[in-house]
Amino acid sequence: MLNQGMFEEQEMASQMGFVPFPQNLSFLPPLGCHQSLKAFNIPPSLVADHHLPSTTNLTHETLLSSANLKQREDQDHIASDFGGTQLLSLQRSSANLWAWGEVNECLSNNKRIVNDHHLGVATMKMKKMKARRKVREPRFCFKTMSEVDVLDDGYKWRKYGQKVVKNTQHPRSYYRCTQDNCRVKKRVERLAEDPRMVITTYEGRHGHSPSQDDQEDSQAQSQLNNFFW
DNA sequence: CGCTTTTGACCTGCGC
DNA sequence: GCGCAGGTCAAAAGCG
Repeated sequence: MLNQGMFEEQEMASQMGFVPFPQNLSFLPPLGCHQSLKAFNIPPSLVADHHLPSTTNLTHETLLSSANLKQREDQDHIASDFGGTQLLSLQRSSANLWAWGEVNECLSNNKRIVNDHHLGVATMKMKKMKARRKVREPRFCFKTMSEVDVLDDGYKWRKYGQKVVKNTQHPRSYYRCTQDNCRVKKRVERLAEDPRMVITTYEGRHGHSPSQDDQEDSQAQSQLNNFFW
């Protein structure tokens, strides 16, 4: 049962564009990413297009989602607790409104009205940031606890860069989908505060199926998903 | 030999 | 305009 304080916090979070993430994560099946997104009515296209990695061998701690995460600063903010409640974030970003539109449409379908008059602290903070001139591809970010940096998501990736990010011990790796004419990129880094956590950010949409080699795994994954969904 | 990874240089955006 | 930080490029090295 929610007490009055928690209710108000969650209501405010909702107005800010957040969807409360359950405190008790034990309900999450092994394939936590997919089921959690489904539970919170994230557009299926966002899930399917990015073909989220199997978390079968991972301890799934928290899940983050955003249509467009601009900087680690944003991610850190989103990763933070809100009134003790882990949040699944659907924050608005001025840098890519059409991406937000897709998410917002989903929310409105659930009678969640995200109103500019009800912008919370996080959004106000983001309003301070100048909109980037360059329109970015839609982004999708999530966090998993894993010993391996690169999670198997069914697609084939080629590493094209690595960068040491300020105030972090672990470098950030940049990957591109190896498929011709596919411009999807992936960023992988470890959380500075908790190196056990891996933050994976996808940018763009795959216009093709996962690589042939992983088809069987994907099918097995799909069957499991159907079981839970 | 072809593909992938590494890594320093370069480019770009942003704040001051 | 300058400096900083993030993102990308591309040559060289590594690997199967």
